[in-house]
Amino acid sequence: MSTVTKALELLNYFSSETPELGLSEFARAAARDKATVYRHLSALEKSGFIEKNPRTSHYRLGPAVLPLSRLREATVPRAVSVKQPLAILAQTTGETAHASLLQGAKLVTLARQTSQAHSTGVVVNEKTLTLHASGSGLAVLAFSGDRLRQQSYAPLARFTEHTVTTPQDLEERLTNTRKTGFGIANQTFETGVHGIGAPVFDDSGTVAGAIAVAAQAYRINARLDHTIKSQLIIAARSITAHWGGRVPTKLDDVWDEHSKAASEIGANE
Amino acid sequence: MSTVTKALELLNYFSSETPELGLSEFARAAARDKATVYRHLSALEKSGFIEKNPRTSHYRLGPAVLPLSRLREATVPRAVSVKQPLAILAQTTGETAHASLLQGAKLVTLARQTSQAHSTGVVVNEKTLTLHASGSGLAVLAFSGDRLRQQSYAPLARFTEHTVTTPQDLEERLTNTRKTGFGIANQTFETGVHGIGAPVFDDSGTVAGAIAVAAQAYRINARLDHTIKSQLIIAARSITAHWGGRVPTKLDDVWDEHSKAASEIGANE
DNA sequence: ATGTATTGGTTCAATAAATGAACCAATAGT
DNA sequence: ACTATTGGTTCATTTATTGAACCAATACAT
Repeated sequence: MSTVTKALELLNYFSSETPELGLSEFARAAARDKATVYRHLSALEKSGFIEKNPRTSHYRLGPAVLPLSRLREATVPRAVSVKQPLAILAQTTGETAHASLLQGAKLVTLARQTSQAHSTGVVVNEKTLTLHASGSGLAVLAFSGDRLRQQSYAPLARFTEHTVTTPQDLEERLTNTRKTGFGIANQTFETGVHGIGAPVFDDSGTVAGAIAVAAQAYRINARLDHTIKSQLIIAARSITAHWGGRVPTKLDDVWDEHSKAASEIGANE
Repeated sequence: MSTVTKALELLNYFSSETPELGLSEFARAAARDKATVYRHLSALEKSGFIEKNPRTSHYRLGPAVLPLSRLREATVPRAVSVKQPLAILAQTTGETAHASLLQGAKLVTLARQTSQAHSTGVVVNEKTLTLHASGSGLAVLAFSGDRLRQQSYAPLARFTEHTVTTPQDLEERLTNTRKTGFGIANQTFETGVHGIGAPVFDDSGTVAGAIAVAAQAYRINARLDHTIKSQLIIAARSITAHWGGRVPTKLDDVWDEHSKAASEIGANE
């Protein structure tokens, strides 16, 4: 591993739960020598990626990331083209909509939209989503290469009694995801929360992220399930188009099937 | 210079004008060996800070900066607390308001707010502001330490016939800035554009950035000048407070003087 | 109060990683 | 058909990185 990679890896230890870390904490978390970590942190600080809290002399993220983020969005708009579809998604389903970006083997939050429809909404926190226990994660895994899938096998952490923890089970869910076109996480990450995710593609020709709707499990019924899925298809297609990607033909067909089924239901009513 | 710093420095070669760069371009720009640059770029790519455009195989900023930026704002809110004061600034003055962040020896754009009042607004582009030729830059320089000031002496680039290009001239302007509490850039960066800037402080006890109003030079008169300065004081004080900083006592007094003078003018009308 | 553990930060010889000239193969330009 | 430039790779040489031991300063017990 290069020095640069090791240094940049330190940034991953920041989270909304622990936005600041001391030198020793870093050294322990990264399991590296204190002197090494110190030099890395100093280098990152010099470049403005981190800064020291003047009161505690602990380290926190620095201002340099802000202009980079602006420039990234100017170069490759992602957040901006997600905003509207996400708002519509939240509004039409009355639930919480969420968009995430695949980054290495992690799924990070890009945007989020809560609905006003229910007083007891689902709160998606800022943490990275797990690949095996979230609707978005399943959607991404199902349509990504073998490399990512094998990486995610390693530690299938259990969160609830419904969490998938064996590679066999996971593989089964992924097969199902490919068949239905949606990643279903029925209380697999948090009890009482039902998530449905759909993959989004970009110009690299691979999965770039996912969008999902998280609802209180007890609210899910055939009708809401259909609404969510229909709206997810619309949103996923729109975002994929804006990101310069193409929905794989097979998935496209699967989603078309769903739309047909939906219209039949509509006819029956 | 550490390897990490050298690698991260490469990110500075991205701009809204050149959002993508090839390997050779990078090597030339950074005046370093191609192999070295390649390894640095690869390391940055591995961490998601840059990615390759799949079509051109050129490099561009990667998705990793987005979650970092979100987390930075969650940890140390800057953009969010600037938004409202900037909107008010743009609205009350009818001109373009701009907030920037001091980063090393650079002044980077944090936010911007154009006004609808005039059809011919001033467009502030995304480039970093120069310290010696912008209102924000003068405001920052005047209230920052000697180290920064000496760094900025080196190349006083000329942009217009009014640009300050000698250290003596610059020092004079800075003295004036300290006396009035505002950095004035009357067509020193772009002909026809008059900029007035005020410094903003944070919890480190030093200048953290600046806000400025840029107007078409011909529109500037005593009245507008007063309006802009009065509103800048309000905005700068508010933002400084939100950023956990304190306006230096001397500057505070100078700004108070201006407010008194303003109320006298009001009394005369 | 006094001793102890932990903190952020530094030093320096040993070592592992970064470096760059030369070298590809592939495309673009003439 | 030739030349120049591109992105990328190799490997001996060099140079920066590493980590155990070491500070001084603060925090925490007894």
